Amino acid sequence: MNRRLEVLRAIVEDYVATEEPVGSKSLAARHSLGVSPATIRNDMATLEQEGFITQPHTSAGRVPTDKGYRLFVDQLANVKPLSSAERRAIESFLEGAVDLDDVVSRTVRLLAQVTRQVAVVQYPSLTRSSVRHIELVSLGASRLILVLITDTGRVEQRIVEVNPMFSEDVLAQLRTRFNTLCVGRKLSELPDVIKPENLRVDPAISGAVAIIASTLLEMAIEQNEERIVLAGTANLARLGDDFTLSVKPVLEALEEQMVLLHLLGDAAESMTVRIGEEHDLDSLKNTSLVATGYGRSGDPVATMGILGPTRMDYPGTISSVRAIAKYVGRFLSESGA
Amino acid sequence: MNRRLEVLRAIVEDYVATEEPVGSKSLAARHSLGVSPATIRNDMATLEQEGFITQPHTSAGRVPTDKGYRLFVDQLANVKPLSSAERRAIESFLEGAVDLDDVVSRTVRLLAQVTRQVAVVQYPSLTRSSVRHIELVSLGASRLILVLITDTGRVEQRIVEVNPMFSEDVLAQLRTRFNTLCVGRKLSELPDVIKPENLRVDPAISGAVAIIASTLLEMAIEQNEERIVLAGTANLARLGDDFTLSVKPVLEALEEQMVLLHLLGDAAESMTVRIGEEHDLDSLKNTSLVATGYGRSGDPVATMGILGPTRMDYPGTISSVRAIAKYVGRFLSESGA
DNA sequence: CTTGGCACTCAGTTGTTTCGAGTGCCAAAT
DNA sequence: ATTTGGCACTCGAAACAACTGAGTGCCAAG
Repeated sequence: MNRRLEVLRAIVEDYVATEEPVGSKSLAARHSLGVSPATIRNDMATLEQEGFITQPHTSAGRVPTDKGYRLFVDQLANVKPLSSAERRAIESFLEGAVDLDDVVSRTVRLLAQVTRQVAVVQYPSLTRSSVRHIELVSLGASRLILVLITDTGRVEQRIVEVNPMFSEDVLAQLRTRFNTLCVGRKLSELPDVIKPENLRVDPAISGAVAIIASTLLEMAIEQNEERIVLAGTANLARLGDDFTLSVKPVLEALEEQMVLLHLLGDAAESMTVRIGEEHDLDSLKNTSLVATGYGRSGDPVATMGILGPTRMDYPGTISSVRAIAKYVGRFLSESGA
Repeated sequence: MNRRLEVLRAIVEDYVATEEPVGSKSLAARHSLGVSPATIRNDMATLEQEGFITQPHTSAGRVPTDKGYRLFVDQLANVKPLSSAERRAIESFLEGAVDLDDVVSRTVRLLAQVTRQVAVVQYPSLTRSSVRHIELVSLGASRLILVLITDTGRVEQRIVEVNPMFSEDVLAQLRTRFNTLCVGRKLSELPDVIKPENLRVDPAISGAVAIIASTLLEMAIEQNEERIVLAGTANLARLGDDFTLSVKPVLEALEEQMVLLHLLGDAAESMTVRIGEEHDLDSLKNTSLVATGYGRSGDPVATMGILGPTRMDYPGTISSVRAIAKYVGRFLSESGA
């Protein structure tokens, strides 16, 4: 029945706004549904039987269940366009970012500020980036620094022990060789191109070169190096007191890089909303994730999103996250190529 | 009087351990001070008059004031040597760090874990580092990437617009020129060496070179780029419920990079303990900072420390922070030169 | 200076009562 | 077949009262 859904929407909206279980009477008052509280009670009873709402205790109003939120998000939420003020805020916030670190850290703070939730931004994934340049710099007698620059702007470096050090000439040769082999390739392809037969060098230095090659491969594929940044954890404290109790496990979960990766991992492509029980992790059972991929025009290189209580303003949050992701994507495209 | 101080120490220790105001009777029971509760009450009255302890309410035990903690830290705290288990944990935790980012992020997590407080680690300060290498890489028609590597392992990069792009030859010349000028210099000295008269180049490209030079200077002195990382914010939630109320402002303060810089700024050199009211910021009035500089053998390049409630185990925390700073300093020296 | 004794204070706990928003159900109305 | 008003009922939250006991300050004696 159509009105029942209307009632569900009203419940979700009111509950999100007031943070209190909503009863039939106040519902009828605040939303002009054109029916009496008694009718609403009947609808509520049905909705409860169907598992979309529940009562905290017998003599209280109703609260949406995770299933209720899910229905709301999937079918009832109408998009909330950003105000032009918000739009301008986004643009000005990212303006003047000088490098990738800067872009990412500004983005995550922006997300946290706009949504007033905990924001999570993943650095452009290494495996989905391409090599822009490889640099070898001698650090003296026995060390050199290996720098890998990707087309997404990431710069990774490692110190490599090389004993004895190559001459500058050899170093230049190696630099050229590695760049010729790798530039333009996806990092995930590197294992295919960096092979002994492609690196044919003087046997006297082949050992050292092999070390460089393997370090490079390590950098390219190391899952571990998918970096993630957080902001807005202070927003966790703002949440209702009932929620305060669960702040600790959530914060702990958030400090585990692996958890975050896992969290964002599946959300790679388009807008994803994961609500409460839908999470794998128990400690996130009463939080929701709103995440989306971002990257150069439709080709996502990483994921960003926010984490908040299941009781959140989904329409507003979704459009904020979407807008910011889109804008950052454009920004990367412009400064990237 | 000597016994009075002994009483203060006992109060601090008990209060830190139990989290509850400590009364004269239980004090006499737990510590064999050889005097009766009544005597202790007299001492307590004096200590209270002198402002070292206070009563939450009339019929409660005593709690140390900030001034009390200060006295305790300055005169009464006897060093707590680390257990060999802790020592081993520290060493194994840092082993296998591949680059500076890795060292810093491992350190901050280690600090948080060992002290069970919020840990703060500043990246080796740019202004106190020296230039190890400068790299210029062309990114195509009109952009190049400028990479600055310091002797502390930091790698900073910026995209620079250059129109039209130099030839590879010119680029190589510039690279050599900049490196000759800068390598080995403190970053703080760069403004003195990067001057037009030292960069004499073909007037046709002098404009572009000037842009590169100014970008480099910007990187070298930009206060803003002093990076700081946090860990263990979950530990804030663990703290007493009274403290929970103040979690939000503290977290908010911690998310302000500027606040953190300011916080660590003055603590640059040796071990610093700042207790409660001694902070400038109101939101940190019931937290204490335990921080110390770290770096290559006695020459601090940055600061690290922890932030916790004023009610903390100062002796234990101080020795943990000191040990970790020392170890990281050694680690940087070894992998640095 | 220390100690035991003693009256006093007051936060926290527990128990009781009241209050009211909200419910389910039913019979009447549409 | 649905909607509506009426009504008895439920039960958490808030307000209130009484009790308990750790801890205090003070004083007179050791």
